[in-house]
Amino acid sequence: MNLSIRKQKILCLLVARYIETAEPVSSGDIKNDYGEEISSATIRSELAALEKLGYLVQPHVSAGRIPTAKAYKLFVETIPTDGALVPQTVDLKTYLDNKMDDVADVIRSTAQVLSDTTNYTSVIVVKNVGNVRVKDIKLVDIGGDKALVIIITDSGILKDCIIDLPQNIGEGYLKTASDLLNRMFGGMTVDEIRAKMNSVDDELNAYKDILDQIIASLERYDGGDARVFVEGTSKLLDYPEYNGEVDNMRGVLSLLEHKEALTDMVSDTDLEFNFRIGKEDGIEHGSLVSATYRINGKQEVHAGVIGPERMDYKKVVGVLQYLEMTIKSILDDKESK
Amino acid sequence: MNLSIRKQKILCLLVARYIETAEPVSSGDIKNDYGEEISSATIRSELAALEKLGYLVQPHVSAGRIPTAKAYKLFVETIPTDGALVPQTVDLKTYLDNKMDDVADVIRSTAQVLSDTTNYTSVIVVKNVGNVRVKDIKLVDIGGDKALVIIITDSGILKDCIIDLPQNIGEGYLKTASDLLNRMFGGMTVDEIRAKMNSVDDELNAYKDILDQIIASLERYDGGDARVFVEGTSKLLDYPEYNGEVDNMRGVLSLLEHKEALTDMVSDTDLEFNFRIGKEDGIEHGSLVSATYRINGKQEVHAGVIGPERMDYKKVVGVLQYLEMTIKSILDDKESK
DNA sequence: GTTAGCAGTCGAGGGTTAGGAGTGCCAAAT
DNA sequence: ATTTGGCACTCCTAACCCTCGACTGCTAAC
Repeated sequence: MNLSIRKQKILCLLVARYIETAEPVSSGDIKNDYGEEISSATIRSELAALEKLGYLVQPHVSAGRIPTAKAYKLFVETIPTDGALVPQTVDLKTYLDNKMDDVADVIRSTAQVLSDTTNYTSVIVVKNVGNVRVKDIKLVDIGGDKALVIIITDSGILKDCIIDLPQNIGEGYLKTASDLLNRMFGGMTVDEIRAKMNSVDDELNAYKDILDQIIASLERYDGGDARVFVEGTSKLLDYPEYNGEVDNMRGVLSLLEHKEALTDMVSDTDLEFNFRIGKEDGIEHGSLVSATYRINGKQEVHAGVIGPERMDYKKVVGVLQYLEMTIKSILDDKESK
Repeated sequence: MNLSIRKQKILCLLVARYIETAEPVSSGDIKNDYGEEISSATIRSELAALEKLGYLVQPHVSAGRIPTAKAYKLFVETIPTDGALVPQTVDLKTYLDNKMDDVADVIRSTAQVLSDTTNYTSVIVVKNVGNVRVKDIKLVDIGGDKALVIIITDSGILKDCIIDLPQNIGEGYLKTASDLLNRMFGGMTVDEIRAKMNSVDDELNAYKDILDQIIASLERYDGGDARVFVEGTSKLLDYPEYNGEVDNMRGVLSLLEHKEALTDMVSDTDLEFNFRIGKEDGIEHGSLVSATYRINGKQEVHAGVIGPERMDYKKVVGVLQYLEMTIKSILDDKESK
C-alpha cells in the first residue's frame, strides 16, 4: 500500500514541522511550507486520508494533526544515510584525541560529545561479538594465595580475572601452569576450550581448579560483557513531552537504568542505522536511534541517541555518521602509529 | 539560641508529618499528633515564633506550614545514629553474598539494594584514601610493543596501566626492568617515588620512558580514582516535588550526572553521617544523606541516598546503618576465609 | 480533482464565585 | 504570664461560565 507522492510530501512536511515546533500542525501551516500553490482544502482532504491510514492523529477535532510512530518510521526512511554530515559541530576528533588514554574515558567522552551535539541523551555500548580466540594466557602472582589471570585475545585484553590458588604451591607452579594452558588452549575459541575440557586429560587434573575459574571468566567476556555508558540524562527535561507530563519520562528514565535492555535494543539489528520509535518498539514515549560500528571485526560499538518521538532524526543521523568517520579515522591513526 | 522543649517537639512533629504527607501542616494536625492536651491556638503562637526564627514557611497565609532546610537540619540531629535498625528489609547479606564475584558488580548490587529499600536514588562511591604504598610491580608483555603493568599496593591491585615499550627491546628487558622497579620503589608511597625520581639516577635513564608512564598511572590511582555508581534515578519521579514541577528535578538530575561533584559531596566530611539539605548545601530541591565506611584503613566507601528535602531521614539512616553492618560482616567472612 | 466558503466543534484562557481551610489576634480564663 | 476559645480575615482551590479563535469537515461550484 503505497502513498501518492503528494501524500508523502505532505506527511514529511508535517513531520518536519512537528519536530521543530512540538505543536499540532494545521492545513494552513502545510500550505505555507508547500512551495507550490495549493489550497488548504486540498491538504485537508489529504490529511483526513492520512489520518485514516494511521499516520496522523488529532488531539481534538479543532486542532491540527500530529504524527504517529508509523509516520515517523516512514519519515526516517527518507533520510539519506550516507552523506548528510554536520560539519559545524564540535571538532570531535581533536576532542577525542586528547583523551585517548583510558578506554573507559574515551567512550564516556564520546558519549558526552554525542549528547552535547545532539542535545539528547546518548548511550554507547561496546560489545564483543563472534568468538573470542585466546592468544596468550599469563598468570601473575599477586600474593595472598591469589593470582591475576591475564588473557590476551584477538579482541582485546581480559584482565579482570582473579583466581584462588591451591594452598601450598611450589616454586614453578604458575610458570608450569601458564605454559600448560598456552600449549593446550592457545589459538582456540572459548567454545573449543569448553569442548576440550570434557575430554578430560590427566595432565590437567592438577590444575582443574584454577582452570574452571579461568573458563568462567572467559565465558563472561566472550558472552558479550558489554560496557554501557549513558550521558546527558538531564537533557530530557529540555523537551516539553517530558516537561509537562512527567509520567512520560518514567518509561525512558527506567529504560536508561536497565543497561541490559538498552544493550539489547541497540544491538539486535544488522542494519547500520536502527530506529526504534514508540511503545511498540519498546520505548514508551520516546525514540532511540542507534548506529553500529564494527571496530575490528571482533568488537562492535553501538552509539545511540534517546529522545522524544519527535526527535530531530535528520540531525541525529548526521551526527552519528560524523561520529563513525571520526572513530574510524582515530583508529586508523592509532593503527599506523 | 536554643529552642524550648515544646518548640522542638512541635517542630519535630511537623517535620515528621510533612515528610509523610508532603502537604502543609496545620496547627490542628499538630494538636492531633501531640499526645497531651494542648490547644491549637497555643500551637499557632509557637508556629508563628518558629517561623520568625526561620524554621518554617507558609506557602500562603491561609495554609499550614512547611519546614525549611534549617528545620530539617535540626530534625536529623534528633535521629539516633547507633541503633535504629530496620530489620524488616531485604536480607542484604545473602543477597550480596551471592554476587561477590566482581567488585564492580557487588557495588552496583549494593547500590541497587540501597535504592530499592529506601525507594530513593542511591549513590555509592569507592575511593582510595591516604597514601598508597607500592608492594610489588609486575610487567607483562602483551604483544604489540606494549606491556601491562600490574601494581600491587596495600590498598588493592592496579591493573589498568598499559605502557608503550621502546622499539627493539632485548630478551630480559621486562624482567630486568621489573626487578629494578621493585628494588627501587618497593614499599614506597607515590609521594616518595616522585621525590626520588627527581634525584635522577643513571641506572634509571634506560627506563625513564616507561617509568614516567607508570608513575602517571599510579598518581591517577593514588589521587583517588573514585568509582561511582548511581542507581534508581527513576525513583525520583515517585515524589510530588519532582512530579509536579519538573524544573525541580533538573538540579538533582544533573548532579547525578556529575560524578566528580557527587564524589566531593559524599566525601568531604569526617563524620560518619553526612546530611546535605537544600540549595545552600549544593543540592537544589533535594537532600543527600551519606555514610562513610572505612573498609581497611586504605579505602573508603561512601553510600549515599538522594531524594527530596522531605526525605524520610529516619528510615534512610536506619538502612545505611544496616548496610554498614552487613558490609562489615561480609568482609569479616572473607577475611577469615 | 480542486477550491472557496461556511457552519460546527472544541480547547485555551479569563473572570467570577462559593467554599473551606487555616491563620492572627484579642479578650477571658487559668 | 501563659493558655485558650472565639471570631474575623485571608486567600487558595475548584468549579463554572463565557468568549474567542483556531481548525476542521462538508458542500457546492469550478
